[in-house]
Amino acid sequence: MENYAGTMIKLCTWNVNSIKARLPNILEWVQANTPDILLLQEIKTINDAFPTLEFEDMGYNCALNGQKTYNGVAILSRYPPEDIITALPGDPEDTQARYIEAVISIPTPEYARPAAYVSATIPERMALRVASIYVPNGQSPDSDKFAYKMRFLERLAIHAKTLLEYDELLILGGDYNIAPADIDVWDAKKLRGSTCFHPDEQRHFRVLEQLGLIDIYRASHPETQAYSWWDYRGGSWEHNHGMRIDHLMASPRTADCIREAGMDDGPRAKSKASDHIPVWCTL
DNA sequence: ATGGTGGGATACCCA
Repeated sequence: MENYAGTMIKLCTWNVNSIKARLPNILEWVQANTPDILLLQEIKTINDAFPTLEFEDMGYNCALNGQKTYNGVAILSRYPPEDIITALPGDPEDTQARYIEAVISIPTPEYARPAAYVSATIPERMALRVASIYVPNGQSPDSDKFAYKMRFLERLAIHAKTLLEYDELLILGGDYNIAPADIDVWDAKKLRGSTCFHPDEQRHFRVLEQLGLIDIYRASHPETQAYSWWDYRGGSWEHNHGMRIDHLMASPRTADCIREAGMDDGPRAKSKASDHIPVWCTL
């Protein structure tokens, strides 16, 4: 890091559980941490009621896929997002606002630069495709909502396979509502088979990994037991009864560009906190 | 023990 001279990109995903209830907390965190790209989930508002001006004042462009009451996702970016897509392909009947995707032209990350002996020119900028994804929670494994979650994850894998073929950097970030492995939950024995820690969900997560997507936090911290979400109920935060269910999934070439990755649990301790925390990486 | 807390909405809702 100390030898790095070029431009660094900081990217973050955060399920904020209502942009209106969380605005002061979010603005404070954004000012202190200055992410270049911020993927938000559960904004729980229509686009017209999103605090676009507040974020524009801080230098962000806002790409929104909002909805009344539930769901709602956004991409905030210092570099303009282009080619915005607001539906995950595969089900025209799905009206829930859980997906937004955009292409962002960023200064070429240091580690993405071709070596001089294979390329005479180094591109100044590269295309980074990002998605902000709110995977359905699934309620309980025997519910219709769980079946919807399974179908959503299948559609996500099919779409990811297409995106991985493009000549772009790629990060699919969001609230996946899946803890991938035992290390990602506070009590694996107790939770096994329950929502967000069910083998059928984990199988879908493995499919994404088999397609080539890399769980950036886990790749950077192979042994660390850390969480991105704590239930509001039962003093989960106080007892550290959490789960790691928010992820930044990167293409292999993008993962090669990662400098650092982390999860910031500072915002969870504040009053009026979201139940999720920011998950970030730098390129 | 089948709760609990917090959001947005007024739905026995969703997480």
